[in-house]
Amino acid sequence: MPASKSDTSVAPRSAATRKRTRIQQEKEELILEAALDVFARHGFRGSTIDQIAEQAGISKPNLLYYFRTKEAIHRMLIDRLLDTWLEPMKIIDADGDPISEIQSYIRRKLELARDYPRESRLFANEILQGAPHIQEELHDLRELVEEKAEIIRGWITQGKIAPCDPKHLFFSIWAITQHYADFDAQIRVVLGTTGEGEGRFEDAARFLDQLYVNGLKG
Amino acid sequence: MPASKSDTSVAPRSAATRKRTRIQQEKEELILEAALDVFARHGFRGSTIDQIAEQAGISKPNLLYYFRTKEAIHRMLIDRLLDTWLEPMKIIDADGDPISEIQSYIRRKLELARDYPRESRLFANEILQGAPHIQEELHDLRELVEEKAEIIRGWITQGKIAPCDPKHLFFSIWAITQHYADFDAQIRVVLGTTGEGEGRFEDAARFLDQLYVNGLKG
DNA sequence: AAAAAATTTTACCGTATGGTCAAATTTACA
DNA sequence: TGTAAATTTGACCATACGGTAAAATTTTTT
Repeated sequence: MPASKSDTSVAPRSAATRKRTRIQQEKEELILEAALDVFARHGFRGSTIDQIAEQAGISKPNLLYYFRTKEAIHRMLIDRLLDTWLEPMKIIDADGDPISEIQSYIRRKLELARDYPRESRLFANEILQGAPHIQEELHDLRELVEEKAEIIRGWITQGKIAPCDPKHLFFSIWAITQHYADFDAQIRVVLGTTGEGEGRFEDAARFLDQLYVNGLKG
Repeated sequence: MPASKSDTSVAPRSAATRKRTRIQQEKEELILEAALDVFARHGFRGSTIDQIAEQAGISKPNLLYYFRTKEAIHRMLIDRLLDTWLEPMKIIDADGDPISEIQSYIRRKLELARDYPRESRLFANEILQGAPHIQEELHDLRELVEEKAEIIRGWITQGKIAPCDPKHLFFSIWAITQHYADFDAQIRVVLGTTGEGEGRFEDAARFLDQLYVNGLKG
Protein backbone atom coordinates (compact mmCIF):
# COMPACT_ATOMS: atom_id res chain seq x y z
CA MET A 1 0.00 0.00 0.00
CA PRO A 2 2.08 2.89 -1.28
CA ALA A 3 1.32 6.22 0.31
CA SER A 4 2.45 9.76 -0.39
CA LYS A 5 6.18 10.18 -0.80
CA SER A 6 6.59 12.06 2.44
CA ASP A 7 5.83 9.14 4.68
CA THR A 8 7.20 6.19 2.76
CA SER A 9 10.43 5.23 1.03
CA VAL A 10 12.84 8.00 1.83
CA ALA A 11 11.48 9.71 4.89
CA PRO A 12 11.13 7.62 8.02
CA ARG A 13 10.97 10.66 10.23
CA SER A 14 8.44 10.15 12.95
CA ALA A 15 7.83 6.73 11.51
CA ALA A 16 5.16 5.64 13.92
CA THR A 17 4.17 2.46 12.16
CA ARG A 18 7.47 1.37 10.66
CA LYS A 19 9.82 -0.77 12.67
CA ARG A 20 12.42 1.52 14.19
CA THR A 21 16.05 1.24 13.29
CA ARG A 22 18.88 1.04 15.79
CA ILE A 23 20.20 4.39 14.58
CA GLN A 24 16.73 5.86 14.78
CA GLN A 25 16.35 4.87 18.40
CA GLU A 26 19.78 6.16 19.35
CA LYS A 27 19.45 9.46 17.54
CA GLU A 28 15.94 10.17 18.71
CA GLU A 29 17.08 9.59 22.26
CA LEU A 30 20.08 11.82 21.73
CA ILE A 31 17.91 14.59 20.32
CA LEU A 32 15.31 14.38 23.07
CA GLU A 33 18.00 14.52 25.72
CA ALA A 34 19.54 17.61 24.11
CA ALA A 35 16.14 19.22 23.58
CA LEU A 36 15.15 18.69 27.18
CA ASP A 37 18.25 20.55 28.23
CA VAL A 38 17.69 23.44 25.88
CA PHE A 39 13.93 23.75 26.35
CA ALA A 40 14.28 23.67 30.12
CA ARG A 41 16.83 26.48 30.03
CA HIS A 42 15.27 28.76 27.44
CA GLY A 43 11.63 27.81 27.08
CA PHE A 44 10.00 26.78 23.82
CA ARG A 45 10.20 30.06 21.94
CA GLY A 46 13.61 30.80 23.38
CA SER A 47 15.06 27.58 22.04
CA THR A 48 16.24 27.18 18.47
CA ILE A 49 16.57 24.06 16.40
CA ASP A 50 20.19 24.95 15.78
CA GLN A 51 20.82 25.08 19.52
CA ILE A 52 19.29 21.66 20.03
CA ALA A 53 21.14 20.20 17.07
CA GLU A 54 24.44 21.57 18.29
CA GLN A 55 23.85 20.24 21.79
CA ALA A 56 23.06 16.86 20.28
CA GLY A 57 26.16 17.04 18.11
CA ILE A 58 24.34 16.67 14.80
CA SER A 59 23.37 18.98 11.97
CA LYS A 60 20.04 20.78 11.84
CA PRO A 61 18.72 18.99 8.74
CA ASN A 62 19.73 15.72 10.33
CA LEU A 63 17.74 16.59 13.41
CA LEU A 64 14.77 17.49 11.23
CA TYR A 65 15.07 14.09 9.63
CA TYR A 66 13.99 12.56 12.94
CA PHE A 67 11.52 15.19 14.07
CA ARG A 68 9.54 17.07 11.49
CA THR A 69 9.23 20.23 13.55
CA LYS A 70 10.38 21.84 16.76
CA GLU A 71 6.87 21.32 18.07
CA ALA A 72 7.17 17.58 17.49
CA ILE A 73 10.19 17.34 19.77
CA HIS A 74 8.50 19.43 22.39
CA ARG A 75 5.34 17.39 22.27
CA MET A 76 7.18 14.13 22.72
CA LEU A 77 9.08 15.50 25.70
CA ILE A 78 5.89 16.70 27.34
CA ASP A 79 4.17 13.38 26.75
CA ARG A 80 6.98 11.44 28.38
CA LEU A 81 7.20 13.89 31.21
CA LEU A 82 3.59 13.60 32.21
CA ASP A 83 3.82 9.87 32.87
CA THR A 84 6.71 10.35 35.28
CA TRP A 85 5.06 13.37 36.75
CA LEU A 86 1.74 11.82 37.65
CA GLU A 87 3.12 8.52 38.89
CA PRO A 88 3.48 9.61 42.57
CA MET A 89 -0.11 10.75 42.64
CA LYS A 90 -1.42 7.58 41.06
CA ILE A 91 -0.02 5.42 43.83
CA ILE A 92 -1.73 7.28 46.65
CA ASP A 93 -3.54 4.44 48.38
CA ALA A 94 -6.96 4.91 49.94
CA ASP A 95 -6.31 1.99 52.27
CA GLY A 96 -2.96 3.27 53.51
CA ASP A 97 -2.38 5.40 56.56
CA PRO A 98 -3.47 8.92 55.53
CA ILE A 99 -0.61 10.86 57.06
CA SER A 100 2.08 8.55 55.78
CA GLU A 101 0.45 8.37 52.35
CA ILE A 102 0.64 12.16 52.11
CA GLN A 103 4.16 12.18 53.52
CA SER A 104 5.21 9.66 50.91
CA TYR A 105 3.60 11.67 48.18
CA ILE A 106 5.45 14.80 49.23
CA ARG A 107 8.72 12.95 49.49
CA ARG A 108 8.33 11.43 46.05
CA LYS A 109 7.45 14.76 44.48
CA LEU A 110 10.47 16.30 46.13
CA GLU A 111 12.65 13.54 44.76
CA LEU A 112 11.33 14.25 41.30
CA ALA A 113 12.22 17.91 41.67
CA ARG A 114 15.69 16.94 42.79
CA ASP A 115 16.31 14.27 40.17
CA TYR A 116 14.43 15.73 37.21
CA PRO A 117 14.69 19.51 37.47
CA ARG A 118 14.74 19.94 33.70
CA GLU A 119 11.44 18.13 33.36
CA SER A 120 9.98 20.30 36.08
CA ARG A 121 11.08 23.47 34.32
CA LEU A 122 9.83 22.21 30.98
CA PHE A 123 6.43 21.70 32.55
CA ALA A 124 6.51 25.03 34.36
CA ASN A 125 7.33 26.83 31.14
CA GLU A 126 4.44 25.17 29.40
CA ILE A 127 1.90 26.03 32.10
CA LEU A 128 3.21 29.58 32.44
CA GLN A 129 2.49 30.16 28.75
CA GLY A 130 -1.07 29.03 29.35
CA ALA A 131 -0.52 25.33 28.61
CA PRO A 132 -1.14 25.77 24.87
CA HIS A 133 0.10 22.31 23.91
CA ILE A 134 -1.36 20.15 26.66
CA GLN A 135 -5.00 21.02 27.17
CA GLU A 136 -6.08 17.41 26.69
CA GLU A 137 -3.46 15.98 28.99
CA LEU A 138 -4.51 18.50 31.60
CA HIS A 139 -7.97 17.02 31.55
CA ASP A 140 -6.54 13.61 32.36
CA LEU A 141 -4.88 15.29 35.31
CA ARG A 142 -8.20 16.74 36.33
CA GLU A 143 -9.79 13.30 36.51
CA LEU A 144 -6.88 11.93 38.47
CA VAL A 145 -7.11 14.78 40.96
CA GLU A 146 -10.86 14.28 41.25
CA GLU A 147 -10.31 10.62 42.10
CA LYS A 148 -7.60 11.28 44.68
CA ALA A 149 -9.47 14.21 46.19
CA GLU A 150 -12.29 11.78 46.87
CA ILE A 151 -9.88 9.62 48.83
CA ILE A 152 -8.81 12.59 50.91
CA ARG A 153 -12.43 13.48 51.60
CA GLY A 154 -12.95 9.94 52.79
CA TRP A 155 -10.07 10.29 55.22
CA ILE A 156 -11.55 13.53 56.50
CA THR A 157 -14.96 11.97 56.96
CA GLN A 158 -13.37 9.18 58.96
CA GLY A 159 -11.70 11.81 61.10
CA LYS A 160 -8.23 10.59 60.16
CA ILE A 161 -7.00 14.00 59.03
CA ALA A 162 -8.17 17.53 59.66
CA PRO A 163 -10.90 18.90 57.38
CA CYS A 164 -9.43 20.79 54.44
CA ASP A 165 -9.94 21.39 50.75
CA PRO A 166 -8.26 18.39 49.06
CA LYS A 167 -7.57 20.17 45.79
CA HIS A 168 -5.84 23.05 47.47
CA LEU A 169 -3.87 20.53 49.46
CA PHE A 170 -2.59 19.10 46.20
CA PHE A 171 -1.92 22.55 44.79
CA SER A 172 0.22 23.40 47.78
CA ILE A 173 2.23 20.20 47.49
CA TRP A 174 2.83 20.68 43.78
CA ALA A 175 3.79 24.29 44.29
CA ILE A 176 6.31 23.74 47.03
CA THR A 177 8.01 20.67 45.65
CA GLN A 178 8.31 21.95 42.12
CA HIS A 179 9.47 25.28 43.44
CA TYR A 180 12.78 23.70 44.40
CA ALA A 181 13.41 22.85 40.77
CA ASP A 182 11.77 25.81 39.03
CA PHE A 183 13.09 28.57 41.28
CA ASP A 184 16.45 26.97 41.80
CA ALA A 185 18.27 30.14 40.72
CA GLN A 186 16.54 32.13 43.46
CA ILE A 187 16.93 29.46 46.11
CA ARG A 188 20.65 29.13 45.53
CA VAL A 189 21.17 32.85 46.02
CA VAL A 190 19.04 33.01 49.16
CA LEU A 191 20.68 29.98 50.73
CA GLY A 192 24.08 31.36 49.86
CA THR A 193 27.25 29.58 48.90
CA THR A 194 26.86 27.15 51.77
CA GLY A 195 23.78 25.75 50.10
CA GLU A 196 25.58 24.54 47.00
CA GLY A 197 25.10 20.85 47.67
CA GLU A 198 21.84 18.95 47.53
CA GLY A 199 21.37 19.33 51.27
CA ARG A 200 18.59 21.80 50.66
CA PHE A 201 16.37 18.94 49.58
CA GLU A 202 16.86 17.19 52.87
CA ASP A 203 16.16 20.41 54.75
CA ALA A 204 13.08 20.91 52.62
CA ALA A 205 11.90 17.37 53.30
CA ARG A 206 12.23 17.91 57.05
CA PHE A 207 10.42 21.21 56.93
CA LEU A 208 7.57 19.91 54.81
CA ASP A 209 7.18 16.79 56.90
CA GLN A 210 6.65 18.94 59.94
CA LEU A 211 4.40 21.45 58.21
CA TYR A 212 2.04 18.89 56.75
CA VAL A 213 2.03 16.39 59.58
CA ASN A 214 1.10 19.07 62.08
CA GLY A 215 -1.03 20.98 59.61
CA LEU A 216 -3.17 17.97 58.77
CA LYS A 217 -3.41 16.28 62.13
CA GLY A 218 -7.08 15.43 62.68
CA MET B 1 28.68 70.34 26.87
CA PRO B 2 27.72 68.67 23.59
CA ALA B 3 27.98 64.91 23.59
CA SER B 4 27.63 62.32 20.85
CA LYS B 5 24.63 62.82 18.63
CA SER B 6 22.81 59.77 19.91
CA ASP B 7 22.16 61.10 23.41
CA THR B 8 21.62 64.80 22.85
CA SER B 9 19.48 66.98 20.60
CA VAL B 10 17.28 64.57 18.80
CA ALA B 11 17.12 61.46 20.93
CA PRO B 12 15.70 61.80 24.41
CA ARG B 13 15.03 58.11 24.63
CA SER B 14 15.81 56.81 28.08
CA ALA B 15 16.58 60.42 29.02
CA ALA B 16 17.57 59.78 32.59
CA THR B 17 18.98 63.23 33.31
CA ARG B 18 16.76 65.35 31.14
CA LYS B 19 13.47 66.61 32.50
CA ARG B 20 10.74 64.29 31.27
CA THR B 21 8.02 65.54 29.00
CA ARG B 22 4.32 64.95 29.55
CA ILE B 23 4.18 62.84 26.39
CA GLN B 24 7.23 60.94 27.51
CA GLN B 25 5.61 59.99 30.79
CA GLU B 26 2.37 58.96 29.18
CA LYS B 27 3.93 56.92 26.41
CA GLU B 28 6.43 55.19 28.64
CA GLU B 29 3.62 54.16 30.93
CA LEU B 30 1.58 52.96 27.97
CA ILE B 31 4.48 50.91 26.67
CA LEU B 32 5.30 49.36 30.04
CA GLU B 33 1.68 48.37 30.54
CA ALA B 34 1.56 46.73 27.13
CA ALA B 35 4.92 45.07 27.62
CA LEU B 36 3.90 43.63 30.97
CA ASP B 37 0.95 42.00 29.28
CA VAL B 38 2.98 40.55 26.45
CA PHE B 39 6.01 39.47 28.48
CA ALA B 40 3.80 37.77 31.07
CA ARG B 41 2.03 35.78 28.38
CA HIS B 42 4.95 34.81 26.15
CA GLY B 43 8.13 35.26 28.16
CA PHE B 44 11.02 37.45 27.11
CA ARG B 45 12.20 35.56 24.05
CA GLY B 46 8.65 34.77 23.06
CA SER B 47 7.64 38.41 22.95
CA THR B 48 8.36 40.65 19.98
CA ILE B 49 8.73 44.39 19.87
CA ASP B 50 6.05 44.48 17.20
CA GLN B 51 3.64 42.68 19.54
CA ILE B 52 4.30 45.13 22.33
CA ALA B 53 4.00 48.11 20.00
CA GLU B 54 0.73 46.84 18.60
CA GLN B 55 -0.68 46.22 22.06
CA ALA B 56 0.35 49.76 23.01
CA GLY B 57 -1.21 51.13 19.84
CA ILE B 58 1.96 52.74 18.53
CA SER B 59 4.48 51.97 15.83
CA LYS B 60 7.62 49.98 16.45
CA PRO B 61 10.06 52.81 15.74
CA ASN B 62 8.01 55.02 18.02
CA LEU B 63 8.32 52.48 20.80
CA LEU B 64 12.05 52.28 20.20
CA TYR B 65 12.18 56.03 20.58
CA TYR B 66 11.28 55.60 24.24
CA PHE B 67 13.15 52.39 24.98
CA ARG B 68 16.37 51.68 23.16
CA THR B 69 15.99 47.92 23.28
CA LYS B 70 13.60 45.16 24.25
CA GLU B 71 15.90 44.45 27.17
CA ALA B 72 15.47 48.01 28.42
CA ILE B 73 11.71 47.58 28.70
CA HIS B 74 12.10 44.27 30.42
CA ARG B 75 14.63 45.61 32.87
CA MET B 76 12.42 48.50 33.87
CA LEU B 77 9.45 46.18 34.42
CA ILE B 78 11.52 43.88 36.60
CA ASP B 79 12.87 46.77 38.64
CA ARG B 80 9.38 48.09 39.36
CA LEU B 81 8.07 44.65 40.13
CA LEU B 82 10.63 43.88 42.79
CA ASP B 83 9.57 46.80 44.96
CA THR B 84 5.97 45.62 45.02
CA TRP B 85 7.06 42.07 45.42
CA LEU B 86 9.22 42.49 48.48
CA GLU B 87 6.95 44.92 50.29
CA PRO B 88 4.95 42.28 52.22
CA MET B 89 8.13 40.73 53.51
CA LYS B 90 9.60 44.05 54.58
CA ILE B 91 6.72 44.76 56.92
CA ILE B 92 7.03 41.54 58.88
CA ASP B 93 7.32 42.88 62.41
CA ALA B 94 9.54 41.25 65.00
CA ASP B 95 7.37 42.70 67.76
CA GLY B 96 4.07 41.49 66.38
CA ASP B 97 2.35 38.24 67.24
CA PRO B 98 4.31 35.57 65.33
CA ILE B 99 1.38 33.54 64.06
CA SER B 100 -0.61 36.54 62.92
CA GLU B 101 2.46 38.13 61.34
CA ILE B 102 2.95 35.02 59.26
CA GLN B 103 -0.76 34.81 58.52
CA SER B 104 -0.71 38.41 57.32
CA TYR B 105 2.31 37.76 55.19
CA ILE B 106 0.66 34.81 53.51
CA ARG B 107 -2.53 36.76 52.97
CA ARG B 108 -0.69 39.68 51.40
CA LYS B 109 1.31 37.46 49.12
CA LEU B 110 -1.89 35.76 48.06
CA GLU B 111 -3.46 39.12 47.31
CA LEU B 112 -0.49 40.00 45.14
CA ALA B 113 -0.92 36.78 43.20
CA ARG B 114 -4.59 37.59 42.72
CA ASP B 115 -4.19 41.25 41.84
CA TYR B 116 -0.89 41.17 39.97
CA PRO B 117 -0.72 37.84 38.18
CA ARG B 118 1.17 39.33 35.25
CA GLU B 119 3.93 40.55 37.51
CA SER B 120 4.12 37.15 39.14
CA ARG B 121 4.50 35.44 35.79
CA LEU B 122 7.06 37.95 34.62
CA PHE B 123 9.11 37.15 37.69
CA ALA B 124 8.60 33.41 37.33
CA ASN B 125 9.76 33.53 33.74
CA GLU B 126 12.88 35.40 34.73
CA ILE B 127 13.82 32.97 37.51
CA LEU B 128 13.02 29.95 35.38
CA GLN B 129 15.55 31.13 32.80
CA GLY B 130 18.14 31.29 35.56
CA ALA B 131 17.54 34.93 36.56
CA PRO B 132 20.01 36.26 33.97
CA HIS B 133 18.93 39.89 34.37
CA ILE B 134 18.52 40.20 38.12
CA GLN B 135 21.49 38.68 39.87
CA GLU B 136 22.16 41.89 41.81
CA GLU B 137 18.57 42.39 42.86
CA LEU B 138 18.51 38.80 44.02
CA HIS B 139 21.28 39.59 46.44
CA ASP B 140 19.17 42.35 47.96
CA LEU B 141 16.52 39.71 48.44
CA ARG B 142 19.05 37.50 50.11
CA GLU B 143 19.84 40.14 52.71
CA LEU B 144 16.17 40.77 53.35
CA VAL B 145 15.53 37.08 53.86
CA GLU B 146 18.51 36.83 56.16
CA GLU B 147 17.10 39.64 58.27
CA LYS B 148 13.60 38.22 58.45
CA ALA B 149 14.85 34.70 59.03
CA GLU B 150 16.58 36.04 62.12
CA ILE B 151 13.23 37.30 63.38
CA ILE B 152 11.69 33.87 62.88
CA ARG B 153 14.55 32.25 64.75
CA GLY B 154 13.90 34.64 67.57
CA TRP B 155 10.28 33.58 67.73
CA ILE B 156 11.37 29.95 67.79
CA THR B 157 13.84 30.58 70.60
CA GLN B 158 11.09 32.23 72.59
CA GLY B 159 8.94 29.16 72.01
CA LYS B 160 6.30 31.17 70.20
CA ILE B 161 6.29 28.96 67.12
CA ALA B 162 7.47 25.44 66.44
CA PRO B 163 11.12 24.97 65.51
CA CYS B 164 11.59 25.01 61.74
CA ASP B 165 13.96 26.22 59.05
CA PRO B 166 12.95 29.85 58.46
CA LYS B 167 14.24 30.03 54.90
CA HIS B 168 12.33 26.96 53.86
CA LEU B 169 9.31 28.45 55.53
CA PHE B 170 9.65 31.45 53.23
CA PHE B 171 10.26 29.26 50.21
CA SER B 172 7.05 27.39 50.89
CA ILE B 173 5.04 30.57 51.23
CA TRP B 174 6.44 32.05 48.04
CA ALA B 175 5.88 28.82 46.18
CA ILE B 176 2.28 28.34 47.16
CA THR B 177 1.08 31.88 46.81
CA GLN B 178 2.76 32.53 43.48
CA HIS B 179 1.58 29.17 42.24
CA TYR B 180 -1.95 30.55 42.06
CA ALA B 181 -0.79 33.14 39.54
CA ASP B 182 1.88 31.21 37.68
CA PHE B 183 0.03 27.92 37.30
CA ASP B 184 -3.35 29.50 36.78
CA ALA B 185 -3.90 27.55 33.56
CA GLN B 186 -3.51 24.27 35.41
CA ILE B 187 -5.54 25.32 38.41
CA ARG B 188 -8.49 26.40 36.29
CA VAL B 189 -8.64 23.05 34.58
CA VAL B 190 -8.36 21.08 37.81
CA LEU B 191 -10.98 23.14 39.60
CA GLY B 192 -13.26 22.85 36.60
CA THR B 193 -15.73 25.31 35.19
CA THR B 194 -17.18 25.95 38.62
CA GLY B 195 -13.90 27.54 39.64
CA GLU B 196 -14.07 30.35 37.10
CA GLY B 197 -14.50 33.13 39.61
CA GLU B 198 -11.92 34.37 42.07
CA GLY B 199 -13.34 32.18 44.81
CA ARG B 200 -10.32 29.95 44.55
CA PHE B 201 -8.28 32.63 46.28
CA GLU B 202 -10.59 32.59 49.27
CA ASP B 203 -10.49 28.81 49.38
CA ALA B 204 -6.72 28.98 49.14
CA ALA B 205 -6.56 31.53 51.95
CA ARG B 206 -8.62 29.29 54.21
CA PHE B 207 -6.55 26.24 53.42
CA LEU B 208 -3.24 27.99 53.95
CA ASP B 209 -4.38 29.61 57.16
CA GLN B 210 -5.13 26.21 58.57
CA LEU B 211 -2.01 24.56 57.23
CA TYR B 212 0.38 27.14 58.61
CA VAL B 213 -1.38 27.94 61.86
CA ASN B 214 -1.46 24.25 62.81
CA GLY B 215 1.86 23.53 61.19
CA LEU B 216 3.71 26.22 63.11
CA LYS B 217 1.98 25.98 66.46
CA GLY B 218 4.73 25.92 69.08
C1' DA C 1 29.63 -7.57 -3.62
C1' DA C 2 25.59 -5.43 -5.34
C1' DA C 3 21.21 -3.39 -4.55
C1' DA C 4 18.14 -1.17 -1.58
C1' DA C 5 17.15 1.40 2.23
C1' DA C 6 18.39 4.60 5.62
C1' DT C 7 21.09 8.43 7.03
C1' DT C 8 23.75 12.71 6.57
C1' DT C 9 25.31 16.86 4.37
C1' DT C 10 25.43 21.08 1.49
C1' DA C 11 23.11 24.67 -0.27
C1' DC C 12 19.27 27.16 -0.04
C1' DC C 13 14.47 29.75 0.79
C1' DG C 14 10.95 32.75 2.87
C1' DT C 15 9.74 34.98 6.81
C1' DA C 16 10.25 37.09 11.34
C1' DT C 17 12.71 39.95 14.16
C1' DG C 18 15.54 43.58 16.50
C1' DG C 19 16.91 47.67 15.32
C1' DT C 20 18.33 52.07 12.33
C1' DC C 21 17.80 56.35 9.55
C1' DA C 22 16.23 60.36 7.73
C1' DA C 23 12.39 62.76 6.66
C1' DA C 24 7.84 64.45 8.16
C1' DT C 25 4.91 66.05 11.67
C1' DT C 26 3.53 67.73 16.04
C1' DT C 27 4.25 70.14 20.40
C1' DA C 28 6.22 73.56 23.52
C1' DC C 29 7.76 77.96 24.26
C1' DA C 30 9.65 82.74 23.62
C1' DT D 1 3.36 83.37 15.40
C1' DG D 2 7.70 81.63 14.50
C1' DT D 3 11.13 78.56 15.78
C1' DA D 4 13.47 74.95 18.09
C1' DA D 5 12.84 70.81 20.26
C1' DA D 6 10.29 66.66 20.62
C1' DT D 7 7.70 63.10 18.50
C1' DT D 8 6.13 60.02 14.84
C1' DT D 9 6.39 57.55 10.60
C1' DG D 10 7.77 54.82 6.47
C1' DA D 11 11.39 52.64 4.31
C1' DC D 12 14.91 49.90 5.09
C1' DC D 13 18.78 46.46 6.77
C1' DA D 14 21.23 42.45 8.64
C1' DT D 15 20.67 38.53 10.97
C1' DA D 16 18.29 34.57 12.97
C1' DC D 17 15.23 31.14 12.41
C1' DG D 18 12.21 27.21 10.92
C1' DG D 19 12.18 24.39 7.41
C1' DT D 20 13.10 22.15 2.44
C1' DA D 21 15.38 19.77 -1.67
C1' DA D 22 18.39 16.94 -3.59
C1' DA D 23 22.65 15.01 -3.79
C1' DA D 24 26.15 12.28 -1.26
C1' DT D 25 27.21 8.88 1.99
C1' DT D 26 26.63 5.11 5.05
C1' DT D 27 24.28 1.05 6.68
C1' DT D 28 21.56 -2.99 6.00
C1' DT D 29 19.98 -6.75 3.40
C1' DT D 30 20.35 -10.30 -0.02
